[in-house]
Amino acid sequence: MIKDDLTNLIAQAIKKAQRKGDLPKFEVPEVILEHPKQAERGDYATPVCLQMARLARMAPMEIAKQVVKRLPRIEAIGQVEIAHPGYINITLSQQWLTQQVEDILATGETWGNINLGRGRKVQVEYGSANPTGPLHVGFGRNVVLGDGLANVLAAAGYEVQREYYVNDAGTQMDLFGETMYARYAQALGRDEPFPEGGYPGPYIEEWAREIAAEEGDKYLHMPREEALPILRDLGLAKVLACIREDVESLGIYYDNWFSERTLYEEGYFDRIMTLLRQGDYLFTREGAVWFAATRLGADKDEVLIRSNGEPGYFASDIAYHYHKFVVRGFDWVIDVWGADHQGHVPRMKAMMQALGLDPERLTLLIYQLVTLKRGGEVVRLSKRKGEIVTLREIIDEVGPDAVRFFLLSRSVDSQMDFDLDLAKEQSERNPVYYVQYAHARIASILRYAAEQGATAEGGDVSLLTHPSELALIRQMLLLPEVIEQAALNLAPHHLTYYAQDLAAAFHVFYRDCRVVSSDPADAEISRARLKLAQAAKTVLARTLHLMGMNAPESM
RNA sequence: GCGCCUGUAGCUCAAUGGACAGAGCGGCUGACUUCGAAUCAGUAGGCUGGGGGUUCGAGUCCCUCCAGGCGCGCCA
Repeated sequence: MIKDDLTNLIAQAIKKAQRKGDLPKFEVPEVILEHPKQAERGDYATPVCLQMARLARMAPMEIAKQVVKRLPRIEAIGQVEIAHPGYINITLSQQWLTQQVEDILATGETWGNINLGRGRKVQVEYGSANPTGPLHVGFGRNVVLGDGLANVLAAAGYEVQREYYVNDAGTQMDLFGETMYARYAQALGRDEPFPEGGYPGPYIEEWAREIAAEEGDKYLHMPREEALPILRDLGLAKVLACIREDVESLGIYYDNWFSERTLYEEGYFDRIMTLLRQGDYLFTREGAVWFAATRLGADKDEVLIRSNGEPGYFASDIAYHYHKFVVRGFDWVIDVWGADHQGHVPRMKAMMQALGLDPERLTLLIYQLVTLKRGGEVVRLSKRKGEIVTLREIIDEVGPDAVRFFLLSRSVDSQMDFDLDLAKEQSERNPVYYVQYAHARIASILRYAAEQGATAEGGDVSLLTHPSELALIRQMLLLPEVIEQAALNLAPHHLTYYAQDLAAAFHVFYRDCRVVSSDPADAEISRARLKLAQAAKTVLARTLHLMGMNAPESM
C-alpha cells in the first residue's frame, strides 16, 4: 500500500539525515501520514517534523527541509512541499495514479486486501442469542457488526472463523423444553398448564403445532420426564433452523455452530474446574462454588456452580474459551456483546489470566444498544409479554441491504436509533441506494458500451487526466487504508462512509466525463474511461460485499 | 452510590492528538434533446453540553459539573 511505502521512505529519510549529521540523534517517533483536508495540500501529509522539533531542538521548518532533501523521488511521488509550520505535503504523480487503474483491473475482486493479519487465526463470535425464539431485532446490530468485522479482518489478512455459540444447556433451556411440552400438549388438545416463567410468543406455539403434526401424539404417552428433553431438542432444532434462516436472509453464513452442551459432554467443564482448583481460584460460599475473580483484579467474584449443583453460565464461558484458545488454538478471539453485558468484561479478563492465557488475546467488542423507533416514537418492547419485534420483521419491512447498511453505519460506541419509518421513507434517496445506484449505473454504461461496440481493449490509462478522473482514482486507492483502519480499530462502520465517498466520486466523474461517445475522435479516451469505469465497478462491488450487501447490475 | 458508553449543524451521525470540524436527511436555489435525474451543482445552518487543565497543537487526553443510555443476581 502506497501509504506504507511513503511512511517508510520518510522514516528512512529522517534516519539518513541523522547519519549525515543534518539532524541530531534522537529516537525517531512514529511517522504519521494523514490526508489533508484541503486537496491543494496534496494526497498525504505528515506532521512528524512538528513532533521532532523538541527532540531535535530545531525549528520544524528546518527539520522538514532536511528530511525532504533525503527523501527519494520514487515514481509514485509527484510533488513534495514543505508547509508552515512544518508539515511535509506529498502529492502523488499523475502517471503513477493512472497506472493504478491497470493494477485494480488485474487484481480484481481481491483488490484492497492487505496483510495486516499475517495469517493469524482469529475467531469472531457473534449473534449468540439464547435459542429460545427468533432473533430479536436488537441482535441485528450484533450480527451485522460481527459479520462486517469478520469480512474486514479477512480482507486484512487474518484467517477468520465465524462462530455462533448455541446456548443449549442450562436452566433456560429446560424452561424452554417445558414451554415446548406445554404447547405441544395443547396443540394436541390436552389442557396442559403453561409453565411458570415460560416463553410466551406465537412462534413457539407454531413450532409445537408443527411437531405435533410431524411426530403425532407419541410423546404424550410417555412419562413427562422422558418427553421433556425430547421436545426440548425438537424445539431447539426448530429455533436453530429459524435463526439460521434469519441470518442467511442477511447474507450471513457461519463457519461453525458451537454447542454449549458439548462442553459438558466432552469433559471440558471438568477440565477447567480442575485447572482452576489447581490454581487456587476456587472457593465455596453459602453452598456455591465461586471463581475468585477479585484476586485477578476484577470487581466481583462470580458463581461457577450454584448451590443447587447446577453450573452457571460463567462456568460454561470458561470452558468455552478454554476450548477456543487451548483446544482449537485461535491466536485471537473477538466476542461481540451488547452493552448490557459490559459489566462482565473484567471477569472474562480474569478468567484468561486464571487459564494462563494472555488477556490481550481476547477482545470483548461492546456495542451500545439500538433503540427502535417508528415515526419518531420509541417502540417499547416487553420480552415478558412476548411483545418483541423480530429481526425477520425488520428485514421484511426494510430490506436486507438497508438493514445491513444502517446497522453497520454507526460506531460501536454510539447508541443508535433505528427509525423504521425513516429507513423506508428514505428508500428512494437514502445512502444505501445511493451507493448501489452508482454500481448499477456503471453496469448500465458497460452494457451500453458493449451494444455500441465500444471496448476497453488497448485503452491507455495515461489519458485519464481530468480532475474528476483523477479524483475517482484517488478515492479507489483509499480502500486498502479503509480496510486497515477498520481492522485496527474494529470499526467496520468506516466502510459505509467510504462507500458513499466512492459512489460520489463516480457520479462526479460521470457528470464531467463522457464515457461512451459517438464521436470517432473520442475513441481513445473512451477506451481509457471504460477501463476506469470497470475498475470503479470492481472497487464499489468489493466495498458493498465487505458490508455484506449486494452489488446490483440494475435496479 | 459505583462502573462502562455517549453529548458535534434542525434531525441521524462521521472525524488514526494535527492545518479552515465533515456527510446524509430536512430547508432554499438551479441543471435532463447522446452513456441511468435513485444523479449533479450552489446556498443557509456550529463557542463540538458547561468549566478547568496537559500539549507547539484538543471534538479527541486528564479533572470536575450537568444531561442521557446500559450494567451492578446463586439470570444469561
